[in-house]
Amino acid sequence: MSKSVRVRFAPSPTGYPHVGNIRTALFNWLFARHSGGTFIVRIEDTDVARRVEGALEAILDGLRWLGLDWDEGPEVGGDYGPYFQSQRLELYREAAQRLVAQGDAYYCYCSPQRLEEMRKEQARRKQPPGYDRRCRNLSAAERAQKEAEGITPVVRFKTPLEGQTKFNDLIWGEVVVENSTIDDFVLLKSDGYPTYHLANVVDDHLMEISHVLRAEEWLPSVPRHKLLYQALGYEMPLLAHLPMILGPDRTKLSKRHGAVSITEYQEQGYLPEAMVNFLALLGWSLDDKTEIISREELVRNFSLERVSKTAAIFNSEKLSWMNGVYIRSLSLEDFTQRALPFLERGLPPEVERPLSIDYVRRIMPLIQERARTLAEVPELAEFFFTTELEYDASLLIGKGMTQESTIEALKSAQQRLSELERFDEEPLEAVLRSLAEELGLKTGQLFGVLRVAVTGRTAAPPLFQTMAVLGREKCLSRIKAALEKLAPKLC
RNA sequence: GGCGCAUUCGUCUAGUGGUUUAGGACACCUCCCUCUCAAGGAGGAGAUCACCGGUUCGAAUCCGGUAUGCGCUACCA
Repeated sequence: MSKSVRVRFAPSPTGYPHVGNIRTALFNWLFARHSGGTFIVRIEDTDVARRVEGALEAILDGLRWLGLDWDEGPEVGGDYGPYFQSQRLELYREAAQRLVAQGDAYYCYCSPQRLEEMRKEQARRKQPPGYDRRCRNLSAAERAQKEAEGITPVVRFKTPLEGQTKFNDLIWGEVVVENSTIDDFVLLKSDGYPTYHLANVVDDHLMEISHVLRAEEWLPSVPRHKLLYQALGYEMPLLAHLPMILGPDRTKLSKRHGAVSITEYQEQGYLPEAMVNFLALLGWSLDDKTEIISREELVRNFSLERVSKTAAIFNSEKLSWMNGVYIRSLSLEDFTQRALPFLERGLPPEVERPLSIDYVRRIMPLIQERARTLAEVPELAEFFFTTELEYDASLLIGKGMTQESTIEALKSAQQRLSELERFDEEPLEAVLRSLAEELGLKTGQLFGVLRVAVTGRTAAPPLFQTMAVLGREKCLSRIKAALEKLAPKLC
């Protein structure tokens, strides 16, 4: 009978929610939900100096936005709390003291300055960096002397000098490391906070974590953890290291590559469901063809066996395509509701607020199939809202047309449109098609002229639908404005 | 420098000894649809599976070496 699955996402509030970290959270969440296990969020706030204000909220908001709900952790509590490492200091201290008492760890009094000089020296002599173990075998008298000097020590792990440490990773297989390449790493800092290594091992044990799913960059530190588990007499959880996410230049994805925080994607109008789909496919695949896959299918099919080992480059063009697919699949009302805040925020300030929801509802069908992100919606729809259109008059003159023929076309269109009974799509199309024929113009020529006059651009939603939404009054005044733009050129 | 890991179209990937003239997707190109754009449809181009050697009747798939890349090497996570 296998233990129940308990996995954790353990972010450090030292920065904003990086998509790489969020992908790790997603995989943990998917794994938990797939196996009916427990998804835990634990805050690793042991680095007091690097703590960033607001980072914690941003991380939790990111998880919530993507729908990655946690069963234990901040705000929800749980039986294994507290879930902030800063509130578990006593636990780490006890563990560290026990290790010292057992002879598996020792106090180190070396100053940061000395350590830095030591590292410089090692670098100069091209030797592998690492603590030189000066304090490993201090006598009781020597220790008393240092204490008397008022030095607060750190606790270091007494790494075995010989032998090797082996472990098995669910994704990478067996890895073997010589103990001689591992130095005596710090367990407890002089400020009383634990390092990641200690806190992580103690908490994963106490919280009964069954599987550790985390980024590949942790792979090299597993031997230390294994040694710690052994010294503490704990059973080590199963391990699965996830491939990294890289920028287009193949280095660790960072600020230089553009948006890296999940909150930025939210602001840029990506849909959470698209984001989940895209992130899931970064390092995992269902088969040889599935691209669009729902959250439910993801949960149903997720497995560690299908996680790849190779680092993936974040392809934002593909994300953008995928987001477009999701946008188009939304119901019109859903799309409208999601686009509304972006419109309120993104439309020019002179547009009257609040926006008329009825008017917006009529516009959105024309926008939905053209937007790749919600943030594009205001730009695509702007001409529906503004009173003045700004464009170059030369755009009005279509292919194979002259100023004169353009003016003639505009004038006769003006005439017909004002006489039209119903200003709807079908009658508009009928009247304008026959007008083109009368004028001896190709439909494309006439429609092109009108498109620019009415929208101010050469690329826009279908003309008749657009005109119908704009209404007769606006269309006529815009045609008039177009004529005025062209008229001075005649003189 | 040391240690570890990886290497299939530009990118994400499928592929776990023969069904592969290596499949799909994004991006790109052509054509169709069409009032422009978008979407959609049909095609195309694009990978000597990093390289070298070995095992085998047969290797992208197994083994060894080389190269390249990435990660780690903190009183950071």
